[in-house]
Amino acid sequence: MKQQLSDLLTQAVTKLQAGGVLPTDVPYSPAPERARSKEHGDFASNIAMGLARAAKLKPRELAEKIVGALPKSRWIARVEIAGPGFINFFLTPDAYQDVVNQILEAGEAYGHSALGGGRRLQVEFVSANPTGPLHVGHGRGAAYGAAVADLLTAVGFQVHREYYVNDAGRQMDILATSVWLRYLELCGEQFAFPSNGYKGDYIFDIAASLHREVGDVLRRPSSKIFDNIPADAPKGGDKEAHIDAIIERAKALLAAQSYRKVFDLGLSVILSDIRQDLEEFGVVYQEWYSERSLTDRGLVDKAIERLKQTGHVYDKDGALWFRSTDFGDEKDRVIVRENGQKTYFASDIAYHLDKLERGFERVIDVWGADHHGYAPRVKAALAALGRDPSKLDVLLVQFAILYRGGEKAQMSTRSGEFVTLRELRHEVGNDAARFFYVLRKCEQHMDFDLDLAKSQSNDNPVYYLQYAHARICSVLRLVTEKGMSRDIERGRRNLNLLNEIHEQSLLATASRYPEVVETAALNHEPHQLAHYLRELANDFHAYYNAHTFLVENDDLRDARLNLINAARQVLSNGLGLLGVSAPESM
RNA sequence: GCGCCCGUAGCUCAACCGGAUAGAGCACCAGCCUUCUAAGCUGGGGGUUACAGGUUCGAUUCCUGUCGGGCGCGCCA
Repeated sequence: MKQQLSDLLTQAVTKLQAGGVLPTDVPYSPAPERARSKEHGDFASNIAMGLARAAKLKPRELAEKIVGALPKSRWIARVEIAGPGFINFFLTPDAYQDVVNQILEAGEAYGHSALGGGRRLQVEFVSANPTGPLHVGHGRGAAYGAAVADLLTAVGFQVHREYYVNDAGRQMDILATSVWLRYLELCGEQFAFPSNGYKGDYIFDIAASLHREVGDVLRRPSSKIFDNIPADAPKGGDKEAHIDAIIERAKALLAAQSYRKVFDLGLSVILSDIRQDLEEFGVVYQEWYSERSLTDRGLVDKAIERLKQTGHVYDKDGALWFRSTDFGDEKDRVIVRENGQKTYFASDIAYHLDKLERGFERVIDVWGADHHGYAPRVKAALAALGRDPSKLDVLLVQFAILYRGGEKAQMSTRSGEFVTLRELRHEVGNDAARFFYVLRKCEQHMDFDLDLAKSQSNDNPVYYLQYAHARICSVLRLVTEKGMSRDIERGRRNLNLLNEIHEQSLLATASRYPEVVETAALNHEPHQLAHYLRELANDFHAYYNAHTFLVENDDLRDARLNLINAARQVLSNGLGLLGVSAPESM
C-alpha cells in the first residue's frame, strides 16, 4: 500500500524533472508516511517541502505541480494539499478491503518479510554470571533481547540467540568456595561465614546435595581453613582479601579434582536453573557459549598474540596493557595482570573476535546499562584486530528500579536479598511480565512497582490485548451455537459492505502491522509493537461495542467475521513476537 | 571532576531516522450490560515537552550551555 503510493509519487517527480520544473540531481525520498490524524487522510508526503528550495518554488506551489503530475489510481479517492505543503492522500474504502484477504491467506506469516534476506545476525543477551538465580533485573534483558531476536527473525534475518556463560573467573571461585563452606557447616564445622561469600538459600541447597552425594569426604577442619587468613571486614579487615585467601586455601586443602567437583556442581546446578527459568519464560537460545572453552581452545592466548603482533600492547608495572586509547577509549586497559592472570576483558576480546569470525554479518549485545563504559574498549579491540567495530551493536538496557511498599527494594545477588525472575513470573504470570518489560524503550529507566504488578495484575495492559483475542474467539465459536452458518468465501465477496467508521478504522490499523514489525525490528524497539497492539485491540473493542457481528444478513455477517478473524490473526501474531500467549477464552 | 543514559499531563509512559492541533494507560468526573465475554465502550477536565539560547519553512526530536535524576570511571566480573 505504502509502496504503491511511493511509486506514484516517483512517477510524478520524474515527469516534473523531464519538464524542467525540478532539477535531476537533487535527492529525494518519495516515501509517504501514515497520517497521524484522520483529517489529513491516510497517507501524507512532505516531498514538496523537501524539494521546494531546489525547485525555487514555494512548497505549496510545488505540491500543486506534483499533484497535477500524479497518475490516476483506483486506490486514491482524492488528494489534498494542506498546511505548509503536505500532500495528503485519501484512499478509497476498497483500498483496504484486500487487507482482510491478505491477512487470512498469510495467517501466521502475516507481517513477516524478506527484508533481512537471510543474512546471519547474532543476538547475545542476559549472559548473567551463573552465581545465582536470575533476578528481575535480568528479566528485562531477557524479555527485551528475545523480542528483538524474534522481530529480526520475522523480517527475514537468520538470528542466532546466544548466552555467554561466565564459567571462569573469580566470581565462580567465590561461588564454589561458598558452596564448600556451607557443605562444611552441614558436616558440623563451625566458623564465621565470609561477608563477601554468596549467602542465598540456593547455596544451602547445592551444599546439601553435595553432602548427600559424597558424605564427609570433602570435610576439612575449619581450624586449618581459617588459620592465618586475613581478617574479614566486620573485624576491621578487607573482605576481598579475606575471601581470596579462603579460595586459595580451599584449592590447597582439596585436591584439584575435588575442588573442580564442587565448582562444577555449583555451576551446573545454577546454570540448569537459569536455563529452565528462561525456558519457562519463553526464552530459548541456539547456543550457550562457555567462557572456559575460549581458554581451553587457546583462543584467548591467540587473541592476545594477535594484539601483540599489531603493536597495540605494551608492558607497564609488570602487566600487559592494550592501548585502547588509540581507538577512542578513555584509558588503556590491562589484559594480563601482574600475577599472570588474564583479565575478563581478555576473554571478551577473544569472544567478540570469535563472534565475527563465525561469520555473523552483525552482532548485537544486550547489556545492562551499568556496563556502558565497557563498549568502547571492546570496539577498540575489534578495530585493533582489523575488524569493523560498527558490526557490533551494543544495546544498553536501563535498570528496572524496584519499588516495594513505596520504597526502593535492595538488589544484591551477593547478599541473597533480591526478587527472582521466577518469583515475579509466579506472581504476575509470564505473559504480564513479558509484556510489562517490553512496554517501554530500553534506554528508558523503568519503575517497577512490585506491589502494583502483584496485587493489581488485572490492571496490566496485557489483559486488554488478550481479552480482545479471546472475545473474537468467543464470537467465532458462537456462530454455530446460534444456529447460523459461516461461509468464508461469501465473506470474501462481501468485504465491500464493511463501510462503518469502526470497520474502516480497524482495517487501516490492521494494514499497518507489517510496517510496525519492520520499524520495530530495525530499530530494536519492541515497545513500538506493544503500543501498536494496544491500538489494534482498542479499535476492536470499540467496534465490538458499536456493532453486532452475528447479524441475520449472511453477506454482512460473513464479511464482519472475516474482518474480526483477521484482527484476531494480527493480535495473535503480534503477541507471539513479544512472547505473550493469545488465549482463546478468559 | 570526566563519560554514557534520561527529564513530556497528578503518576507510569508514547510520539514512526525534524512534520500539521504533543498522544495513551492509571487516577478523577459523567454516562452505557433482558442482545456476540463490562478484564469492555462513550464523553470530560488536565501541558510554557526541566530552563535559556542556536540551526530552518517547521524542534519533544538536532547543536551549545545551565539545573535535576540514574549509571559508570579497578591489574573485579
